[in-house]
Amino acid sequence: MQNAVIAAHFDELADLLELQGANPFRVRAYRNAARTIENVSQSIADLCVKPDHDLTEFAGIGKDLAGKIETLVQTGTLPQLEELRAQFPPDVLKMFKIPGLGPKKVAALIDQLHIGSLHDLRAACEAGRVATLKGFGKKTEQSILAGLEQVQQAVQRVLLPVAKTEAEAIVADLAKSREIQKVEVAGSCRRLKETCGDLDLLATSSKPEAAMDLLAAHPLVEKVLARGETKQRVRLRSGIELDLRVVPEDSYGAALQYFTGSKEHNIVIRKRAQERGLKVNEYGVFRGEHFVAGRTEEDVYAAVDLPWIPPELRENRGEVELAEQHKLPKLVEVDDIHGDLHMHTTATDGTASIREMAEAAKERGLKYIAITDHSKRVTMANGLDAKRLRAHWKEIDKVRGQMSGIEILCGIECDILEDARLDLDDDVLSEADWVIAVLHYGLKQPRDQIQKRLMCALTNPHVDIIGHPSGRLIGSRNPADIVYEEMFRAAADHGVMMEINANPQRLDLDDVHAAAAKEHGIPIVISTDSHSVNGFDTMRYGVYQARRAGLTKHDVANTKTWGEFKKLLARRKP
DNA sequence: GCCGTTTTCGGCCCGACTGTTTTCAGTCG
Repeated sequence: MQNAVIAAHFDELADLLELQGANPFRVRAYRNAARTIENVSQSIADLCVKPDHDLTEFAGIGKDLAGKIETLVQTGTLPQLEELRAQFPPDVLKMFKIPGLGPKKVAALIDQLHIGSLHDLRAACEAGRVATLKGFGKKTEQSILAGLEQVQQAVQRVLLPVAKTEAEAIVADLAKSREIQKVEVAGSCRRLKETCGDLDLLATSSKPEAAMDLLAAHPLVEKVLARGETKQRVRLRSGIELDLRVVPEDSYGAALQYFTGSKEHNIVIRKRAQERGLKVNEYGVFRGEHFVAGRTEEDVYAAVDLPWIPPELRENRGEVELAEQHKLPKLVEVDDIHGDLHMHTTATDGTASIREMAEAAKERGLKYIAITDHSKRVTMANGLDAKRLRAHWKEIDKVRGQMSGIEILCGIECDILEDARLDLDDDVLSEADWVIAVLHYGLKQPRDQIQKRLMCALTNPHVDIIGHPSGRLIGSRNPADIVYEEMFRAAADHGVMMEINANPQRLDLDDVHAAAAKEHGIPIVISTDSHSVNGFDTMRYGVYQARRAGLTKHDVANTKTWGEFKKLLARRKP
């Protein structure tokens, strides 16, 4: 059972307990535990099998929750959750998805109107029965109807590039206005999270009204959903929702810190403030009524005795402790990258020739690249067999001889077949400068078989790196069931590197697992997996993911100069 | 339900906005 599945069980438990009117702090304990479990890189289920394991070592997991996790892992279910589910109609969790409906209102709908499904809910609203309930009214009824529509066509979380592009376009336009002094993206988009649920903008203005009018009239905005004196929520034409907060100049840093989140990080910061007799909110840091800090984020962190923490790290995964000890990593930057070691050409499913790719890479300042077309298993992409691959490498050699200022490696993206063999024989692989081994097919195989396949690649002396290890496509394809601990241990033992694939749909390894790979001392390579010359521009998304994992320049192998990288390779390929 | 350099009981982050209310509960981020 994967950690995300365990976490989902606790989140559902929390929802249902809330509906039941349970102690809100007890509910919170379940949600905290869910977040903790999600952020652990090792498999909790695997941990449970070990003889001396102690789940209560994790923050927010005590004796009771540890027991529940054990039960869940061993039996696949939780009696407490089963009982709660039986008490409520099956559609109950869907009702929470409707904006404006929380546990209290949903409970009222179930208890007083016997609503059992979204269909019932619609009918009750249309019949005007919902408006008659205490605490409900005509407006609530209308907003539920609107919410029902929205749930049907709900926009899922959007990929970072989409969110970032829209947010930055709006910021650029707002920044032109005289009424607005500062404006910036906050929220998960500023933390460079791989997906964003909504967008948060923060601005300072002497005329908040005017700032909000500007946003409301922006061509990307479809509708104003809510508006107060300092806060406006709008829906963009793309379906993404965006919040704008307008704050006074003196509060800008505090507001930026607050609205950048994450929620979990902010809770830790506020607790820290409390311990120091301070209160932190979006307007500043206060001692009693007295304003202590808030103009810049640095001031806010300094007020709680911390150095400034990069937004990418603000997830309450240990960054506060690192900051406290002045051990925050100096995060890798896009400009640190000197090579790109995963790309395709017209030999398989790319759209540019070897030369075109090499020239485009050189234009972007790269000093070395690896051409890594597909192996034969990927028939759809016209994958290469041994004969074609050797001919392809000859072509690469030719271009290499004609170009200066960039080194070109003869590589291959070799499939790890479903039966745990590599798609090309050792004698071919031994001739390559750079071998990426990847899972493309059979991602749904049971974990033992997945593990067997990975081990086959990791123990092969010619394999340099595992590419997009989990095989996931964000929002559309689930990751393979990998035992990361075992994979990393084997990679470290055999000197195999790990890829962060920079394709925004992949970002694989993800942040949590890339951090774990770093712990094992495994060199990480950030690669674009370009299929065209424009593909190189996605490198930054891979770097963002690496930053979220806390990786420095020294953790990322393709920040090395060609000379240094060559030495690293020579150690494996004498 | 968790947690502890004031601790094993009594806390647990904080404020804006909406709609339904006449002073506030519920929801949301």
